[in-house]
Amino acid sequence: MEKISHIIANTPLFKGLPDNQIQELHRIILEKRYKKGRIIFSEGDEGTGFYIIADGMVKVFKASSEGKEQILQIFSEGEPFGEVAVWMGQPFPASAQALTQVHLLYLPKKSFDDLIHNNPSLALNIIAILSLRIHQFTVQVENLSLKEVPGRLAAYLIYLSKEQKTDKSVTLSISKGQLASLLGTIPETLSRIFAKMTDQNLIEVNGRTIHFLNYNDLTKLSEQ
Amino acid sequence: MEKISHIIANTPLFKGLPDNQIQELHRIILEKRYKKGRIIFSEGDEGTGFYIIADGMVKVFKASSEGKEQILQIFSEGEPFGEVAVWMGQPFPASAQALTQVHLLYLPKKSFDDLIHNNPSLALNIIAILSLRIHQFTVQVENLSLKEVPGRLAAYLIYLSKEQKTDKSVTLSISKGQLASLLGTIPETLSRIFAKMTDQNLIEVNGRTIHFLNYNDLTKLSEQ
DNA sequence: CCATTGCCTTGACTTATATCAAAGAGGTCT
DNA sequence: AGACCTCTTTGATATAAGTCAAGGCAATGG
Repeated sequence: MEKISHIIANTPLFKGLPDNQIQELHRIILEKRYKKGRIIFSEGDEGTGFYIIADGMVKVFKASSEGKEQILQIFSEGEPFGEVAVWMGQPFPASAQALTQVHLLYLPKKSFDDLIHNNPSLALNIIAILSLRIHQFTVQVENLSLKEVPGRLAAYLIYLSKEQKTDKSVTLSISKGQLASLLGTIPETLSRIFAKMTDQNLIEVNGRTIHFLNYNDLTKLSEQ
Repeated sequence: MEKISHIIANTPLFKGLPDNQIQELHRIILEKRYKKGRIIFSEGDEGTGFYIIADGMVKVFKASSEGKEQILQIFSEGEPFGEVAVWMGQPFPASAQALTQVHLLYLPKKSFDDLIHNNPSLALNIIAILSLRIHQFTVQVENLSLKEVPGRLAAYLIYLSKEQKTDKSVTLSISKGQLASLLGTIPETLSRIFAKMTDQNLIEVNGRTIHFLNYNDLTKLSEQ
């Protein structure tokens, strides 16, 4: 139980909120659990509330009529998602699906509206989160439009290496199929590019672990 | 002079601000003029202030090392740009260039910081603007990743037709070369696709005017 | 322990779009 | 009018990446 308060207090959205308000949130929040693969909400659904991940991973994605999908973001423990639509009173602009079994904290819109009226300082947290998202989107557009798939993959690996604070090897937290969708391509193509980069002695792939053999050239490739 | 106060008061960012504050802003603002083609700021520049367009058009774009560019947004009269970086104290994540001769209102970061401290209500305007941008980015990512160029062009034409409130014909406000960059392609390809869509009796192109011959099929194509 | 299932890889082929090169069209300035 | 821009179009060709089809590998469960 303490864990939940801890997650709430440490989610960027609520950081800095006084303790009694955190407890208040804890009382309001509904816990929801989804099995791997379950849809949490679909594009166009009305936003009646948003989610914070207590445990597991979720992807937010756009699907085309032909069945292809593009992952916009992947969220894991402690991160909020689905908030923008809720704040703006708009339907969700994308869909969300459980990538693993997930444990979510659900905050109904109305409760949140009450909260924000008593806490103007929350607005600054929100602005910070939105700004970060916008920055991420500019990077995603840049990658999709100006880089080829090898460049996108290299950029993603470099990003992981920074996140995991190592230039030796990284571990993917998602399947290669999901990674393909995140990078705007398909599994077959991604597989071939992993093979090519291995040929070129840039990396060595062992399941979900990727060893860097030439970090420098990988960086160059990522900047293409 | 009255025109400038009017622009300030009607820019979404400052909507609802009391009159005396608008006058205060008017005093703080610096007017800047750029010739067509001039760079207003470059990706990586420190954000010391942001801009509102009094007259003309500006594009915000990402450039690749190979010289290709992807337009993120196009702004015209009354719209603010370059704000996100300024609010967050980060360097600009993209570059801005004058598409026409432009007349800009420049608001130094410091003045804006003062303003926001006296006007917590401004935060709500900011949140609304950021949310809109995020929504636009999800659409752009979807278009780039899930649609082919004909679908993107069709979607853009439909978008224009809604903006211009007509299903008969629309007028491009930018050159076809710039449109290509906005749609994530190159002028040659765009030109060929205009030709193909003309062949298929979907549209008729006269310079920057596009007549719709089959709005229904165009809509279908845009949803691909 | 074999069978099923999900995930990943490989191969042959197709296709959308980029590249390179050149020419046409339309303004505008002198 | 002529010359000079810039923007646009057209053609020939190259290439990255998608599609379709099949096989392999590894983990899970009866």
